[in-house]
Amino acid sequence: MRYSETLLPTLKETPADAEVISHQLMLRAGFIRKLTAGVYSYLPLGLKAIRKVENIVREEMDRAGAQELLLPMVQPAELWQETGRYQKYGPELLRFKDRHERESCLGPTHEEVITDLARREIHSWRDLPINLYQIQTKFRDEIRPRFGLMRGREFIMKDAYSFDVSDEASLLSYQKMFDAYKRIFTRCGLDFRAVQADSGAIGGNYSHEFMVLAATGEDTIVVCNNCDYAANMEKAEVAAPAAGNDAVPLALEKVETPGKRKVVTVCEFLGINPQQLVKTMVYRVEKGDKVEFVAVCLRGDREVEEVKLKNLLGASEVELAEDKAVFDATGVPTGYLGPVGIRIRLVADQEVAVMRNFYAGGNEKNIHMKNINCGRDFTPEAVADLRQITIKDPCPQCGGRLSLTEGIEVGHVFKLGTRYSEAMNATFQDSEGQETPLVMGCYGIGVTRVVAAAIEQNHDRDGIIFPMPLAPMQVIIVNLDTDDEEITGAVENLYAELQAEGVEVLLDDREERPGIKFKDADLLGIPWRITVGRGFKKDGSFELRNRRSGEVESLAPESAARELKSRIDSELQID
RNA sequence: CGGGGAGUGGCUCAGUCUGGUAGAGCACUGCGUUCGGGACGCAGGGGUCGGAGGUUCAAAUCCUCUCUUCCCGACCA
Repeated sequence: MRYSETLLPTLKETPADAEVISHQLMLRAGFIRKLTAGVYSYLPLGLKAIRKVENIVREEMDRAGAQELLLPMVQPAELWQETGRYQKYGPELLRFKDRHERESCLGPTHEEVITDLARREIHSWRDLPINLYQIQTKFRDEIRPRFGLMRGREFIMKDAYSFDVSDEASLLSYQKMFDAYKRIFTRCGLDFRAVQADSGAIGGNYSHEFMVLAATGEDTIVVCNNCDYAANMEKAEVAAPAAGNDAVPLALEKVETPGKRKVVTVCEFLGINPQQLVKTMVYRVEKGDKVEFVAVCLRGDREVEEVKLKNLLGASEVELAEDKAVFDATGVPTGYLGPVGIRIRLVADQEVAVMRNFYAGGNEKNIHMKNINCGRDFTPEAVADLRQITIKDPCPQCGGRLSLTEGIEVGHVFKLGTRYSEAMNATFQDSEGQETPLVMGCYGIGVTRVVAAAIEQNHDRDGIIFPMPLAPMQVIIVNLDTDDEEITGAVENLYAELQAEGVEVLLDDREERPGIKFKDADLLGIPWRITVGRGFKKDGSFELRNRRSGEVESLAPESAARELKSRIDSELQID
């Protein structure tokens, strides 16, 4: 590939509307250009990086026994109506009518389409298991596209769907995908973790997210410093607290706390610490079209984890209620709410159940209570893990120390069960002749996001530093004097030799000054740079430079191509 | 959808407060000098100042409406 003939419009300055580093660098390196909000054109070099990811994904999916197909992007509304998602999916699903006024939509995902295919074509247990995948452009009309390729509306995704005869078999398929994903992200040269994810109403540990660790990540994840435990913050279980102390329950008492409403002010006033206080938060809970208010009790220094609350209540939405709504529902002003005698549904964090003789609001203005004990003075409808985990908590798996990091979600594996197959009547005959719904799993990888994540994780002030497996080009040859026949001759030879070795090489044959060529080479992030110029004139050698380490060495022209080929091969080696 | 910015040549921005008929740097074209980390000189090309309406002798600048875009919150690969 000759630079002079390639559309590779690098930018010296950073476009003003790019915030995160991967977005800035991809624009500057001439990989992408924005067409409209969240929609990008992939220019030649950007596309090459994307293809690298696609090929790794393809190889590993095939290795895991999955089969590639390609499903339509335009989908009929009827399919989505069958599963109820046409209503449920919301405005993120881009809908439109065709010329015959038929309701249609652009596929944000393909469960419906694949299930439709399966119900038509899979009839017997002999056809199973089967795993089908595609690499395709998806469209989701995101509320707020941002960060370039990290959260576009249009993006390339690999999605796979497994079909099995039973839950146990489905779990096997899930495990296979889990393993394949680990190989994929390892091969991409990424620092990542597989984390337990919120699996919503289905429950169980049948959903994992693959997170690339990077400061710009949109999710917070909890990782154990000791074992392999990793979980999405929302999902991270807090270990059950040790049984409470055996303090003798004291008599319940009211205390006056005029004007003291916040945890800190109450504690200061009463001379206690927040660990002795229980706070009561009122949530507005939506369940379908029903709305009610539910109180949540937890220790004064803890925070509610709304996802846990949502799952516990089976709610579609939970939101902290406004002061006025709280008063209307409970008859108590915020700040004085407590578990004893509260008028609305009450749930408690597990920690509250083991606290002894604690303080809480008295459900009366300017009054708190002391010596409260769960079970004696009040009984919550449910006691569960409802709070956010903190780094002070022990690892739920091994008791080790936890830490928090930011992550970019690049993959998600999910066990679907029979949700779609039942809704769409996708069944097969088992070995007994019974008509049985297919057991499904789905597995996604954000291909374009992987490229962005790789750049987030691999860059310096000069530009991108591609890991070899994702590099759009493996070597860049810089011809420092295109007018010098000797140099150009040597460069052309090397270019031909490298290509003959199967090395992907970009030849910078532009009539530009050296500084410009070096800056562009660094910006593009190509792992190896060979410079032919002054040094070659002096002693007939090429200069080889490693983009990541900056190390420079000289190469003899006769062996340069072979030497590079073997280095590249070793960098692509998979164990 | 709520909150906060920003729209002036391909890019980064000045000019807007205090109206007077559009500017810099980079990029681009030509010539010359340069040539190992984003050179220099000279000469050029390129702008409906996001759009519509209004105020005014006069609008990038003031007023109204509107569109786009970026950032912060709820969704997700």
